Amino acid sequence: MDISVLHNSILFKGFDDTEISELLKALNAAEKKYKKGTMIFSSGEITDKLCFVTAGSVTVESNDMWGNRTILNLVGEGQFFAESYALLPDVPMLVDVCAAVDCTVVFLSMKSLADLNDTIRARLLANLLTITTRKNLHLSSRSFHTAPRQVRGRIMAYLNTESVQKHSREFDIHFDRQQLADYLNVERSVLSNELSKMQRDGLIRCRKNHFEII
Amino acid sequence: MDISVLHNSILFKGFDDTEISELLKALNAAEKKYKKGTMIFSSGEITDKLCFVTAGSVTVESNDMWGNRTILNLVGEGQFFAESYALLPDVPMLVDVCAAVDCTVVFLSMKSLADLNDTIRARLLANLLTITTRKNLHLSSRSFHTAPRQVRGRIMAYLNTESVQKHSREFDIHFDRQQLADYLNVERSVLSNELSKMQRDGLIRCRKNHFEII
DNA sequence: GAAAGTATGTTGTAATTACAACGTTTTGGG
DNA sequence: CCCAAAACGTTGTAATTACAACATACTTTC
Repeated sequence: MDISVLHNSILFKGFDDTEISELLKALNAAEKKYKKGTMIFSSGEITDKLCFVTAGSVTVESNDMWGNRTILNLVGEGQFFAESYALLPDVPMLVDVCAAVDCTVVFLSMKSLADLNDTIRARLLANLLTITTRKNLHLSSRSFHTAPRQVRGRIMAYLNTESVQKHSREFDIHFDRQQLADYLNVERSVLSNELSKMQRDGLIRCRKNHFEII
Repeated sequence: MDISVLHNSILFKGFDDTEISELLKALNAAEKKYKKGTMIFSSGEITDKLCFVTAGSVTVESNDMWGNRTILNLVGEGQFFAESYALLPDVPMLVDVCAAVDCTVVFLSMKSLADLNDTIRARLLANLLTITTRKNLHLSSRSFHTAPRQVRGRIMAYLNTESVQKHSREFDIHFDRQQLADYLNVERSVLSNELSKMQRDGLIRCRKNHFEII
């Protein structure tokens, strides 16, 4: 098994090669290869496996009963999936996971966490906690930014957060228009239009990625 | 300090009274009372304190530069706030927290986590991880359910999840119409209307909280 | 520095949603 | 059982958004 990818992951941050090897053994690490298109998990399943993509990529998707398919996430090399389900072993998966291309996945048993010695376990849990907390903050922010019904409200919510984060009324954002539109769940053209109106109304000034709140 | 409320919290699940007392000391637990309307945290601040409401309630709110106030969360007795910020000590708060009524808050230093013995620390981290992971799943679901631009899409996304969770095409939901509308971020009347149309189109059958996917 | 490609801004129309107003059904006391 | 209150469904209109089509500006490459 190629542990170099694992070594650079946030999960094993602070662990050296020897410790990682021991951890892999203790967590019953199992490597498995999948052909493109193969289903790795399907909704309704229960798992305690934290999954790590060591090669290729997988899609997390929702396939509903009316035949609609929505890709929720593309998980590439060095990234995880199914963390939430692994850590909440009583919750059935609400999504499907498929191999986007030929890929290799390492499965780590979270049930086996209990068998680890307390020091190692605490360090691993701390890393996991950082990962989930960061994701949490991210999801909360987006939820807040997309909560207003109108485009202007969403823009203002977003810009205010950026301004607080950057400690300034003037700042650059890392989204281009299309990305910002997708993030705020609005049309790109409508977003551009509303930004223009907001400038005319004297609320903001902006040019490309640079914004100023007035 | 009244630890009975703390004792019943998810954070201290599995800990007995003695352990909780020791933990409180180790985490530099500090109790503080606030008059209604007082600001407890304001956006931009940094904190490593996990905050627990032992009496009264607080509001987590966003107050933007244009004077808009949005209440994001009402945190009552026995509940936490600022967990994410406490666990990510480099991230400045993006929200304000105010005393909704006269209240008492216990602050626990997460920086002091490192000083705990490994066994206790691992148990506490495991509890924290359960809390954040559960919240995570919840936020992800909502994000998915409100992603479709149209009302019908949101309803279908939501009903599909419920159906998978309940392992059946027929199930009850725990939202009434107004709550479901708020959750999906649509108008109640538009929701009612769309549900009717979906029944006419033969996609679902529903009556009050009971739904059937066809 | 011209050409091609990409990102952004603008506008008009069709489609969707918000909102208010009102009728109907359900629920919970008395 | 009746009444009042709450929850739910329906409808019409005003407001907003989606979408397409096109104009403009900026970037990259040769």
